[in-house]
Amino acid sequence: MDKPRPEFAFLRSDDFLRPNSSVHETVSTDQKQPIKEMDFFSRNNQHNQPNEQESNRGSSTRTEAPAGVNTGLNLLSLNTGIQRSGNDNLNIQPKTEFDTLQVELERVRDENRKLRIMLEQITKNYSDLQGQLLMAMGEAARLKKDDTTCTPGTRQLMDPRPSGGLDINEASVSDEKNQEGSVSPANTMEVMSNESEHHKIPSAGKKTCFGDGPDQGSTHSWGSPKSPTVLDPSKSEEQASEVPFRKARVSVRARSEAPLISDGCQWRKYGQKMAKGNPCPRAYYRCTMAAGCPVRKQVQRCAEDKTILTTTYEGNHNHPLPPAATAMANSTSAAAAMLLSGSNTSKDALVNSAGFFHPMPYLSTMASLSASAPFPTITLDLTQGTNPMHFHRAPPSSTTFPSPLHGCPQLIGQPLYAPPKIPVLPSAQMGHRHPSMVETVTAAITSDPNFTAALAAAISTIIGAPRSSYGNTPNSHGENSKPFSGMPALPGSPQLPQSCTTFSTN
DNA sequence: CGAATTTGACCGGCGC
DNA sequence: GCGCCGGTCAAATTCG
Repeated sequence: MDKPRPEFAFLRSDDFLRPNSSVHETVSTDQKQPIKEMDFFSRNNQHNQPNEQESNRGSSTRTEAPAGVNTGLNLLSLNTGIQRSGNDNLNIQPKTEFDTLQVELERVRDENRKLRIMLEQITKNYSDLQGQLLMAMGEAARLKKDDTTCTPGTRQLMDPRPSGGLDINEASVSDEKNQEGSVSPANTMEVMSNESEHHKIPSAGKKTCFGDGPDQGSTHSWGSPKSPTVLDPSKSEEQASEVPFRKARVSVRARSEAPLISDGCQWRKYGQKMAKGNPCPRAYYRCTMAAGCPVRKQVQRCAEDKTILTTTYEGNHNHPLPPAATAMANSTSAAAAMLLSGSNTSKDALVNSAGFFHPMPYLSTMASLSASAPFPTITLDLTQGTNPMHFHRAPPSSTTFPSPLHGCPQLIGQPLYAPPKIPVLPSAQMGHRHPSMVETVTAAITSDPNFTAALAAAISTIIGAPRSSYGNTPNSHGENSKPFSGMPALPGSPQLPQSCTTFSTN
């Protein structure tokens, strides 16, 4: 099902920086080339200082960044000008093959340095946005609930630190890059997971609250974000008391002809039932990417429209996610956090969240939230097309808000990868501020799992991969016994080692 | 032959 | 208490 990932091409700095460069004559257009370039870079990290050569020549040889990608960086290009004369440092005649290679090497270094800067910027903006999202949600929740329950949950939501109780993935998210800035995606997910366990939803009923303690060790422990292997005994009691409910669900509706939407994770079917009121059977899957991963999902076609596939996720992954699985993990977890933090949910939450989301152009599809279901469930409806900010009616007991999910074409059952669609930004949708293109790109990235995967792969090559093993990373992670389409978990990427849900299509 | 899927049995929650 | 229903288990079957 998984295809080769030509999207690597999107990460080629060639594509960003010199679309029609003549360097192609000397640089292979092979898909592996970026890795090769990264290799060069990783061996030459020493030049973080500006290179006067390039600053001198930059403006004349500059090529356009991809449409509107104003990262705010000085993305000067790299010499398409291998032919430049008067090299300062390389005061050599670039006539010999060696010299040519050296010049090429220099160029590649610069290119990779800029690419890295750009990626860091994107990552940082991504983190910032994540933080803003959490802040806003936390604030909304707090305003809503400060007269009833628990600020702790809210505060925790806003607290980027890994919370004490949880964390199976603390180790895996320890990458310092994720710590800087505001809330890292990884931590975000952590906090969200944590958050989800702090809020009581009355309608969740006894099934969902407290105390599924005995279940924790059993197969019914799904939904628990804790992994038995890392559970700190000293914290267990505290954790137990902090787990008011753990079965919040995120349901995703998308049009798909395929029987199953590939979402970057590996699933194993363990059951199928005929559900009442629906002629289509409901299939039950559990995540098999890591032993004991509690995440499960249900897949069922809509009775009214069989082209609509409803995938309901439950639980938190207890293992690093492949990049392809993280984009939606972000989105759905944000939705879940919204659900949970706003628990008793209301129009206030809607208004607040909507107001907050407005500047985010990629928040286009709709979500409905229902706390009246056996489990608090948020439904992200991706079948609405791409009508941004379109609010559809929700049942009276539900509330709706723009979902972080973007209705990307992949969700419509298209097997072919298409470049991430950067949302058009009508000014009317922009709210009061004009988001930078970085945000736009970030939006596109977060809305497109494949692109995220490719980006993360590139980042990992630059940042995460040890020098000795730059390039292709053998899947040596113990927790992922099964290789994931060549996309290993990436410690340095904006991936979310733990998420509430994952969703994407391949 | 091992892994994945299928499918009927089983269990627990819930409403009547 | 009984039956319905959702969810899970596990043996049987299929698949690669």
